[in-house]
Amino acid sequence: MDGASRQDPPRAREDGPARRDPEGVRRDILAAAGAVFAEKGLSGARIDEIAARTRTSKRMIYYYFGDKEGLYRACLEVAYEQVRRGEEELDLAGLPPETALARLVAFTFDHHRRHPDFIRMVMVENIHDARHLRGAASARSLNRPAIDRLRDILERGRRAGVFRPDIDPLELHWLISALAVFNVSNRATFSTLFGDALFDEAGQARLRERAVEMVLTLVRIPKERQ
Amino acid sequence: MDGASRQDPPRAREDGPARRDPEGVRRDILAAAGAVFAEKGLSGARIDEIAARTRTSKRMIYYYFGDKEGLYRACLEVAYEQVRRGEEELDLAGLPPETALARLVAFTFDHHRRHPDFIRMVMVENIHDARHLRGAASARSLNRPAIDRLRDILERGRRAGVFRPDIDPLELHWLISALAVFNVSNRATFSTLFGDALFDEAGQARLRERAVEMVLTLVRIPKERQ
Amino acid sequence: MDGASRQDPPRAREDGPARRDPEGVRRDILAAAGAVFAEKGLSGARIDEIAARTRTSKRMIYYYFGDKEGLYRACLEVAYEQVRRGEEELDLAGLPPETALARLVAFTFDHHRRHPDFIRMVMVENIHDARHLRGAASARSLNRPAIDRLRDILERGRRAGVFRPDIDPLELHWLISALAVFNVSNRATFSTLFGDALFDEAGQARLRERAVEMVLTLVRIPKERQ
Amino acid sequence: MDGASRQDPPRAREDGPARRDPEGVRRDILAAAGAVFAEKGLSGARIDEIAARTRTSKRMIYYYFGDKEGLYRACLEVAYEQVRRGEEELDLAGLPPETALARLVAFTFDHHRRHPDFIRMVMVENIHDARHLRGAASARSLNRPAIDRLRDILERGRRAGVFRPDIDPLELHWLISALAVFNVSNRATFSTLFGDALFDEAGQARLRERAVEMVLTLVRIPKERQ
DNA sequence: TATGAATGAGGCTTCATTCAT
DNA sequence: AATGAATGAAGCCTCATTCAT
Repeated sequence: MDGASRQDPPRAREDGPARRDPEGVRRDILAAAGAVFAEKGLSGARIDEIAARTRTSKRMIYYYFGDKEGLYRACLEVAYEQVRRGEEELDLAGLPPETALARLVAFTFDHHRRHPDFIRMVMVENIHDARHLRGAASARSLNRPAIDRLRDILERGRRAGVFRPDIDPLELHWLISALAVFNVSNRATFSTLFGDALFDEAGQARLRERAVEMVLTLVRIPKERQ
Repeated sequence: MDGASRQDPPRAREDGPARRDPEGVRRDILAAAGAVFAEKGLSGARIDEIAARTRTSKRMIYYYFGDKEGLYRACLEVAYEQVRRGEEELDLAGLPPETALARLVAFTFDHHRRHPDFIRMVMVENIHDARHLRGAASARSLNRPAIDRLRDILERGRRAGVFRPDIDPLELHWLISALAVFNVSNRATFSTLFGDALFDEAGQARLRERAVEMVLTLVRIPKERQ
Repeated sequence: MDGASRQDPPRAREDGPARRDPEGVRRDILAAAGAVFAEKGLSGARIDEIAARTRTSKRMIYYYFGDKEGLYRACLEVAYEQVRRGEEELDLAGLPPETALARLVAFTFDHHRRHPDFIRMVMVENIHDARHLRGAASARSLNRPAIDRLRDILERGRRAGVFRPDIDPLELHWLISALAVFNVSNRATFSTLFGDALFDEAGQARLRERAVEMVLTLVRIPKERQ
Repeated sequence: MDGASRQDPPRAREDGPARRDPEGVRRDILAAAGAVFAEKGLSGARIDEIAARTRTSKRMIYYYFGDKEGLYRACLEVAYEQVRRGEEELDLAGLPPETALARLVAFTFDHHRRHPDFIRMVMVENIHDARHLRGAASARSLNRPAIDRLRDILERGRRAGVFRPDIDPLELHWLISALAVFNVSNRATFSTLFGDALFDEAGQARLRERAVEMVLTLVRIPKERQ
């Protein structure tokens, strides 16, 4: 009756070490390391601390990832994968261009807010001049679709006669990213210097609307020219 | 009688330590440390490397700044001071509000581009949750004027009937900062993932114009409502 | 009935592990380990590197040899066996004593040149005060014949009235070994300090002739005393 | 009266750490490290063990020598310096060529016996293919005089009509070194395989005489040709 | 005001070896 | 006979910091 369970591969257990489950061990380490790298950066992170947050030992980190930088690279790739995969959830297929774009901007804004650790990893990586991202083969391919999605919306809007034809999807992505990323990456210094009025729920909702409004205004064909 | 000759006034020398010139030594250390902290972050920076880039010795760093974090805090304050002081150069007094705002946005964009090390320090500080900025008394007061300046422009524009009355100067500052900062802070990852088409002179000029255009469009009273 | 087909006889394969061929696996490991120990010494050798040069896995090394030192001991014995067995090729039986001795010296000189890894193993073992060789039962018995051969030549020469009677075969072996071994063991430092003029083919031929000449001159009854 | 002692630099004390005596600390470390490297080789030596044999701490080793290899290189140079400087004691100036050469060979033989650690360092260095010696600028210049001294003796002997003119001083050095070095470097394996009859005082005296005899016989103009 | 020497604590990594199947 | 996964112990080295003058 439970014949299937007899042949199951070893599975991670809630407590105690996940023995003989390489993939589980890998994931366990990546989760711990991702959190620490996001919190402390590459040089600030301590392998000992990462190991302590793990169900396995420090030794296993080296077994699976070679060295600290190898682990960092793996975390970076995982971070991009998770976030980009999360973006795939957004389905804009049937929507009219303006609605689609509005929804995309709002979603991006919220999505980044929900993944502050990803943003931190990106900041850390920028401090390192993207040296590690450069080698990550997957990263580039993972990010292309973001541009393609925008290009598609712009094209549909152009054909519908509602969007300007001179908007570069890459530029638009830069713009949307700037708003969505800065909101998270610089929250600490910004609120320290200027108070945190913009960062409660109401403030964030307002900023998100501003972002949507700005992007749409930029892209739309001005009324007076119609 | 010969007091002057016995104790020469501090003199800057081409090479060798600037003896008997405490303020010069301080500045020397701060310049070296600022560069290293911006390049490597707080935990990535090495006191030895900083000392090596100095005309004095490692021991002097501790003599003047107590410890690594003290030095970092001093660098952070210096960075904010320099950049904010640089912004004072911009004189918008006699300009009509729209021109003033356009010039402010363009200037901010360029100003941040010209000070990548400042942006890096800000990123580093954000990784540390602005823990050190919080203690810096000067930082808060240094940054207020940025908001005041915006408030003034918005007010003048409102009175002139060209600007919407519902724009919060803080929000606007957030917006302008997002564009100007992201452009520098995320350049490495962005160009790694999407190419560097946006980062040559032409690309940057385009982005700057987009930024100006967007901010003005947002702030202006829409034509159709006039 | 089909026992043979169910369990194939061991077959050497070009690539992949030599399955079901214990002796082949042993030899494979010994070859790899011998090379690494000769190159890096006992403590310098890495089990991982040895395993990597093997067609089997690291685990098998422990399976067959217990531990690193066990493997090293086995390599040491193999090295002595191979070299001493190589010396058996030399047939001096029918030769007059002087010719036999001359040929023996020249052969020994060349033989050691052709087996630098053996010399390295001997050096390594000397660094370890011959601790491992002491336990190797075979080693002692393997080396006796070298002395016996010399004793025989000396005896024949003495009876023929051409060799001095006061030459100890052990001393003579020491002498021949010194020249043949030093030539290989100290080549690196010697040529670094004094150039490598002695180590090209012509130089080596000269040294070999000198060695032969010296040994014969030493052993022969001086002309003036005849 | 003891005014001189007031200005003396800090001096090493028998017990307790030699504080504030950089040169003393350096020497202390070099002595300990030299012994350990000679005993265990480069990879076999443990920094911890070296530090334990020191009056200072492990940390100081890195302070003065950078890393393990830096320390090893320093030890290697010191070893060559000490041994070559010891050879300068030998004064052959006024002696007739044959006596000079005989004394040189005998001295070299004994000198090497008295410095087994130097020989071990040389063996260790040969295992490493003289990689570290190659960089040591001093080593080459330190060793030249050995050849010069031989050349001088040979020249004097030639002019006196007692030495053959076709002996290369470099070859002769090789020859003398082979005997003197092998006697020490391979003592462990040789005596393990063939007993230690050659290594007691009487045996060593005999070997030394053989060495002298051989070298002189080689170099001298044969009686029958005179 | 200045400094060369010194250092404890802790960081990253490697190593031979064993476990469990 | 064979193996992939796992590991404790220990190795080398770096770091911010202080000592003693």
